[in-house]
Amino acid sequence: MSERYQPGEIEPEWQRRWSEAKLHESRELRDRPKFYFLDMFAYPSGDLHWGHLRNYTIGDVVSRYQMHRGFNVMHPTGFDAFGLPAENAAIKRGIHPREWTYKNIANMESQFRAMGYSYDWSREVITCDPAYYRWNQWFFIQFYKAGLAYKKKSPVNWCPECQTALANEQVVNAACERCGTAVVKRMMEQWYFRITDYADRLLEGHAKLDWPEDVILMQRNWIGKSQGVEFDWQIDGLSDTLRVFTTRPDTVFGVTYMVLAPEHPLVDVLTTADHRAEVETLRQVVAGMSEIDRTSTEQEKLGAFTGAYAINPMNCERVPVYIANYVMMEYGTGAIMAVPAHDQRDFEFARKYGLPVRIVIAPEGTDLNPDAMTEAFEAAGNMVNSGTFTDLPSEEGWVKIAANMETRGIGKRTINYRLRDWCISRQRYWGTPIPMVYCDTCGIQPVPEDQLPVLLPDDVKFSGAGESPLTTSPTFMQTTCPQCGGPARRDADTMDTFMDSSWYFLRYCSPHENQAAFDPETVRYWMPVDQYIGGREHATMHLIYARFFTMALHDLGLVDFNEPFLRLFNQGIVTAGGKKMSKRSGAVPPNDVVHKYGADAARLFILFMAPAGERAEWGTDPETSKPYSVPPGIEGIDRFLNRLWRHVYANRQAFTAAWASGEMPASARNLRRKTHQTIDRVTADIERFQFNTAISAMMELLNEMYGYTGGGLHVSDGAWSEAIETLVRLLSPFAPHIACELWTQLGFATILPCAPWPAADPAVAAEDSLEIPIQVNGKMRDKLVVPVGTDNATLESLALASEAIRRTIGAGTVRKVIVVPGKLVNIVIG
RNA sequence: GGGCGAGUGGCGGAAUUGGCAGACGCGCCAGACUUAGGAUCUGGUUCCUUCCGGAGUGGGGGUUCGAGUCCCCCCUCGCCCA
Repeated sequence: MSERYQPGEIEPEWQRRWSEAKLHESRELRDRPKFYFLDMFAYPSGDLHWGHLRNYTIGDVVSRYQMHRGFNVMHPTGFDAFGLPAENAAIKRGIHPREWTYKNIANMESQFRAMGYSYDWSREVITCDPAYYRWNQWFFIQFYKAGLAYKKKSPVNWCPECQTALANEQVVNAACERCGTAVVKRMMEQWYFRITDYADRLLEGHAKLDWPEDVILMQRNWIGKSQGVEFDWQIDGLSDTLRVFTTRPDTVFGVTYMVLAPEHPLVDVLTTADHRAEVETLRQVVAGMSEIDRTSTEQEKLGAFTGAYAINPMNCERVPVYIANYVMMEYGTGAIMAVPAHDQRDFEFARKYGLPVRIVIAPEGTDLNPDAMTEAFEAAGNMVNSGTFTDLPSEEGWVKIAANMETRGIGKRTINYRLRDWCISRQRYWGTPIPMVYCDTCGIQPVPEDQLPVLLPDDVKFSGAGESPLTTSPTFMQTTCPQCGGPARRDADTMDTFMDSSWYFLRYCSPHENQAAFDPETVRYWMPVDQYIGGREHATMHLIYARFFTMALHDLGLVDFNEPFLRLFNQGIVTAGGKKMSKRSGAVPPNDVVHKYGADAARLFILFMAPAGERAEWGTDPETSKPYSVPPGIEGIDRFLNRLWRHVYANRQAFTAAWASGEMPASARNLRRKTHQTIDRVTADIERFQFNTAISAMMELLNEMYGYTGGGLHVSDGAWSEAIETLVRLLSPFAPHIACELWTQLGFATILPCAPWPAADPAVAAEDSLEIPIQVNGKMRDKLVVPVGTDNATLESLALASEAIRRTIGAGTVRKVIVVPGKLVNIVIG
């Protein structure tokens, strides 16, 4: 055994041995319970940074821990390899996106391997590999055949500078994330998946999931289910009817005007000649506004009168019809009834355009004055000015008015969702080509399945402007119709990359399968994922898409479960100078820390910094004002590992695999107690994702061992042997290289990651005496050391007999003595 | 503006159920060893103090024998939705 701890020597050696033993290559073993551990795979941006490493280190501790506990663990990884940055690199530096991506993957793989993670690399999945994306195309076609994929013309986020459509996530503060130009809406033909058909199942499924409450809440809000009523209005002097959606039918008698979305198809029909110019001007202005601006409560309300009037079916009143920026074509029916007294947006609009405000809901016990109101009254109350519904509580009126509309056949109760169908099309190159063909004779045709994959062509120009880059490839665009054999053209768009991450967890089960997307048998064995770990930022995108995708596959008969991820944990973000560490804001790669202190120290440090679920501040170097390349706090971890190494080196002759029991000195008994308490603490801390306190518990045990061996050790000291063996085992999931090395140096022939997790003996862990604080009026004044199980009466009399307590009480009268068994004594004096 | 979360020493953080505030680590101070120390080991380290004690978990109030923890109001920061 080397006298010095040299991570640079032992870490590569152990990584080699694990790999040689195929230790982490999982198989479908029927005799052991399976545990599918998944962490969200990385985008190959160039380097791993500490934000990634936090996630993956947590994951590795959990995986290795479950392996020690006897589970058949699958712990795969791969790369989410399609996406915009590769294309930007191509535009900026003239490198092909594929070349850029694979170069980054090679670099990040070596960074992953240097960390000693227990990944099963034989299952690696890279989504830009045609062997993977071919199945995206296959799924797309299945969805198309099942009516789940459809094409629709709808407004998309359009960047006028880049001349391309952007996904929602590429729009930051209403501007293009690449060039900063304000994003506008533009009508385009795009492919959509019918995720809204699954809105209720996505909501109901939450009950089965052991997920953080806030993620479930975010998904609920994102789906945004609301109960409401749709009903028809006659337009004065026209035969057309106007259908509106409202969540507040109880306020229908307070309608003083109506609003259509500027894009509403009826706008052209009902605008009168003398208002056409005004309406057209507003439509131009609104077309240039982003959705975020339009729906913002801070945005000034803009409107124009169409000249038309509509008839309120409840009271036959004639109200003016406006168009306004704050009504969206995509929400409800694109038309609303405006009730300024009871809706804040309507209120602001009415005040600006001088429209009347009519109170129809009165708060309990007070009257509202429509002229004096400064904001809408949106709460429930009693109905007033509402015909036969007057005096009803508004909740009751809601139901009665809805029923009235239904009986009269002019409306119906409906459920509206905030969730929109999932737009799949991207005007991008570096993604999965959409496997559809357009024939002038036969229309839209899916590519026959035996012709998949539709490969990305190489003869493409990356100009950064214009339509989809694929349109610049003649070899790609021109094809033949699978139906009639005549000339046809391909879809020029590629798929949203969230498609890739919606089923990669299925691919890991049988990554080399080439007859199908996955082998149903192995998927049945491994799925669903037992523990998933990733960032909270994926709550409403990836995690909803993947759940929808799994439900859709279930309905297609491809899998027999609905929920892909049973348990979810969100690790906190890593910040540097308060800002989230990311590629854009000065990400720190692990290389310097690993080079100087080793992977084990890097792993322990990132876990020790903060509780796993909370933000962790990496720190900035005061000299350079940049994030530390090597933070000073890692010294503590390095000292701990060195102390451990030296301790084993100095005392290794005393090790015996046979532990003493029975008679032993008090010091040995105390060490054994600490050992078994540490087992309990570390185990509980892993289970509750508190890795920072698990590490402190191990540090405490080592400190205790330093005290124990202070006077020198005898050969074959059982208590010490038990302590060191236990510590090495507990450390194994956290710092596997040093743990494996020390395990071997202690003389064990087995390979540590296969060894069972230690079990605490409650009798050994139990304290035999307790320190009981004695308070006077809630302030600690003395302490008693008593045997465990001392009864309350004894505690009380011992407390009252204490010198310090008698002095504190002085001339006061003891009013009450509270004895909490095993905890404390509180003497109340007056 | 609404929802969720957080605020504890010089710093990162600890405190299963309302029961000794500050575990563990960084930094700092002292001692030991040493030709030497940016190594190692040992001890100390919330603040104030007249050394008796007093104050103290963002601020203010409350419940309780007892509050970092529970309740109400306010301030600050983060995330999500607007």
